[in-house]
Amino acid sequence: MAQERKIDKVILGLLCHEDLSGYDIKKRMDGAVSFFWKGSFGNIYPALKDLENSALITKTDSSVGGRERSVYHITDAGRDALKEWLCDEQASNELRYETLLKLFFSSGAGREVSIRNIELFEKQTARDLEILKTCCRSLENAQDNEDHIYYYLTASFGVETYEVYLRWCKKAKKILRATPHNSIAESS
Amino acid sequence: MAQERKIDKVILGLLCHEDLSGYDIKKRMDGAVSFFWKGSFGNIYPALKDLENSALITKTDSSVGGRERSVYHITDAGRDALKEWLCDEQASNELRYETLLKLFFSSGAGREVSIRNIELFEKQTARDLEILKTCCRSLENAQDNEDHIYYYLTASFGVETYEVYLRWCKKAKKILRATPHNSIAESS
DNA sequence: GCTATGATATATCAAGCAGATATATCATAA
DNA sequence: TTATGATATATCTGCTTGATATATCATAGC
Repeated sequence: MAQERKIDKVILGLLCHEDLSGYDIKKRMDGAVSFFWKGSFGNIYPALKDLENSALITKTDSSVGGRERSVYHITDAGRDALKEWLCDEQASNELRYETLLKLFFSSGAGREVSIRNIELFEKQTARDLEILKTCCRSLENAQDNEDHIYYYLTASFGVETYEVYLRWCKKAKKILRATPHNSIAESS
Repeated sequence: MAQERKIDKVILGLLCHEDLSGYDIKKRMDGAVSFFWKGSFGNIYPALKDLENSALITKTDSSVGGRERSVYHITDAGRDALKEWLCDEQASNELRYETLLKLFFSSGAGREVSIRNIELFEKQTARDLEILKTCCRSLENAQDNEDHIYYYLTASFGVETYEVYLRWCKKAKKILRATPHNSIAESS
């Protein structure tokens, strides 16, 4: 069966507020949305084509000079499709953390390697946390706008989970350093 | 370019401790690993074929009667490949939370819908948390085994993040209920 | 002893998706 | 004037999921 394509909903959701080109959509997705859902040109452009064929969006040429540019606009049917998805109680929530995958199998490589991997994860998390915190602060004081409440809630989800990640990193490193245990890897 | 296939590492990691069939591997992946990395037959079986061709694993027929069964065993080259991956500092950590995606675009559907979606997420999280907690408790008192320390660390990552998820759910529902704001959706 | 059910076991396909790559235009800064 | 980087659209390969197909075996109930 045809799988539900999430990129369609992201596009409809973004177009709900403003008309955008495929490139604009990519930029938006690289922003605040990216920490819980990523997208690429490889699925954005085909999705735009399909959504246009299904009349959920319309395409307008807004080329300037020799520079091509297509801007997309959501239709009433598109808004309905978005709402239907929002009301659908199914939701797939999935973590794909290679750092944890590595840690799970780390007895073959030893503690120094694990600690190094946790430190790298810690650094990346700390960087991302700062971005999300800035985002969160700017939304906190603008909750008269209905949209901003939702943006704030997703951003605060990120802030709170990332803070826990950092606490876990500290604890994990402490445990790994506590009882030095020689592994096959560390002796090679 | 050939992408790094994560399923290969999962298989090598699991085979590091015991010989397994494709079906066994799926079962293991549905267990404790599944909360941070999922797998399916659709990629496990092709990966087993490729890993065998690359001599990272060997296949042994262990059919009983008319019932086919192939058991795989890791080779020294396979252990090296696993270790190489463990030592590689690159790691892609990705969240794909449809619940957050919906929440981000929820102004079009209204607060009741958002609260319902959060409640569903909350229930699923609470269920998963119980499983992880049980897993964590049994590992806590068995840290003389080197492997168990890594299993414990990944499980405790899950417990701690899921607990934060639940706290966030409570907060989010409270905010959404605090300032009742009529949306286009609630009036339809 | 028979039968239904569910677990075991292997495999394939369509569709979704990421990452890399290609091509071309335009603004700008050196 | 020229190089760089942002804008813009598009395609391809390979990885991944979810569904589906097929067949065997253990067991539990009748």
